[in-house]
Amino acid sequence: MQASGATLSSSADSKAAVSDALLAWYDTHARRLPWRKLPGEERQHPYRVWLSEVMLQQTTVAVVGPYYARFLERWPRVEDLAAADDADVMAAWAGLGYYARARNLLACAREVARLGAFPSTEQGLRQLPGLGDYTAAAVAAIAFDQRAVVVDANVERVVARLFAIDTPLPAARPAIRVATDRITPDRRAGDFAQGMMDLGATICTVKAPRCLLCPLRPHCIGYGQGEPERLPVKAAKKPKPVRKGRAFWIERDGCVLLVRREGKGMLGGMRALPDDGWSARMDGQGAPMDTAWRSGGVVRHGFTHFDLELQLMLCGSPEIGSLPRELELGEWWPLSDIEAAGLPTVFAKAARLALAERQGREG
DNA sequence: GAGACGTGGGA
DNA sequence: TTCCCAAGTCT
Repeated sequence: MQASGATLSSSADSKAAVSDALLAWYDTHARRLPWRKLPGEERQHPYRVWLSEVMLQQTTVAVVGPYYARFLERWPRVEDLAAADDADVMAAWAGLGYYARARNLLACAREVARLGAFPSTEQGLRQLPGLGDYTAAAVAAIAFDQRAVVVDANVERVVARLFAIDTPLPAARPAIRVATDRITPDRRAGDFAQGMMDLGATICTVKAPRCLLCPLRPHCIGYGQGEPERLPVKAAKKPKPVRKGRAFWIERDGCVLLVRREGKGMLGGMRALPDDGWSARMDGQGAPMDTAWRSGGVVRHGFTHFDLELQLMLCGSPEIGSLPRELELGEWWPLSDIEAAGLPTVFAKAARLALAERQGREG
C-alpha cells in the first residue's frame, strides 16, 4: 500500500473536513433518483436499495431507470420476487446484460424470503448471492445506516485523485480502500457513499472533471498537483478477438423456435435462437439439422471480451420429426409477440434481421 | 490476479 | 466509426 507518500493533510480534523464538505454538497446537490429515499424518510427500504444496487452494477443510471420501475411494479416486495417464475424474471432482465445478476437476484430473493428479512449487517449481506464487497457495503450503509466502506468505480476515481494515488489499478485497490476508510464518517455513511458516487458521476468525471465546482477541491492533492484527470492510472486493455458463429431461425406456422440457454455461462438462463456453439469459447461448428438453409445476413455484436460476427441461417416449415432432440424441448414462439420473449440483445438483433428479410420476401 | 461475463450511451 | 466505460461478482 503506497500512496505516493501523500496523506490527507496533517491537521487532526481533516477527516471530518472532507466528509463534512462532501455531505454538505450532497445535501444541496444530490441527484433525485427513483430508488432514493423521499424527503422525511428515515432510510431507504432494503429491497429497493438492493434491487437498484444490483441493477446498477456496471450499468448506467439512465439504462436502469425503466427496468427498476418495471421490476418494482411487477414484484413490489422481495417475497413477490422470490415467488416469481425464473423465465419471467430472466425475460424482464433481457437487455440489461450480465445475466448472472438476474440468476443471483432470484437466488438472493428466495434466500431472503427464507430468512424472513434482509440481513442488517454488512457481513450478513455479503453472504447473499450476487452481493460482493461493494453491494454488501452499499446496502448496509444506505438501507441500514451502518458505517461501511463503500468503494465503487466512482469512489475509486475520487479517492485516487483526492490522495493522488498513482499506482495503476487494480494494484491500487488496497490503498484506495484504506484511504476511503479514512474519510468515511461514523454517521451518515449511506449519504456519504451516495454523495461520493454523485460527485464522481457529475463533477469528478473520467474526462474533463469540473474541479472548479468540486466541494473537495481544497483537499484534493491530485488537483494541487495538476492533471487530476490522469488519475486513476489504469492498465492497458487487451485487444478483443473476433469470433464467428451461426444462429438458426426455424419458422413454422407463424412461430419461431426458441431454446433456453443452459447453465451459468454466456447468456445462461435466457431464451435464445439455437446456435452452433459459438459462445462456448470458440468459433461455431455445425448446424442443428440437415436441411435447406438460406442466409439471412450477418449480425455484428460486441461483447465484453470478444466481438461476434453472427451469420443468421433461415429455414421455414421443417418437416415434422426432423428436429434434433435438443430442439424438441424448445418453445414455438409467436412472431407477433417476439418482443415478449425477452431475448438478449444479440438475438433480438438477429430476430429483427429475420423479420426484415421476411418482410422483403413477402413484400 | 486474471479472465468471463452484456449493453447502450457519450466523446 | 471506434473506443471507453458505468453503483461489480464469481471463479
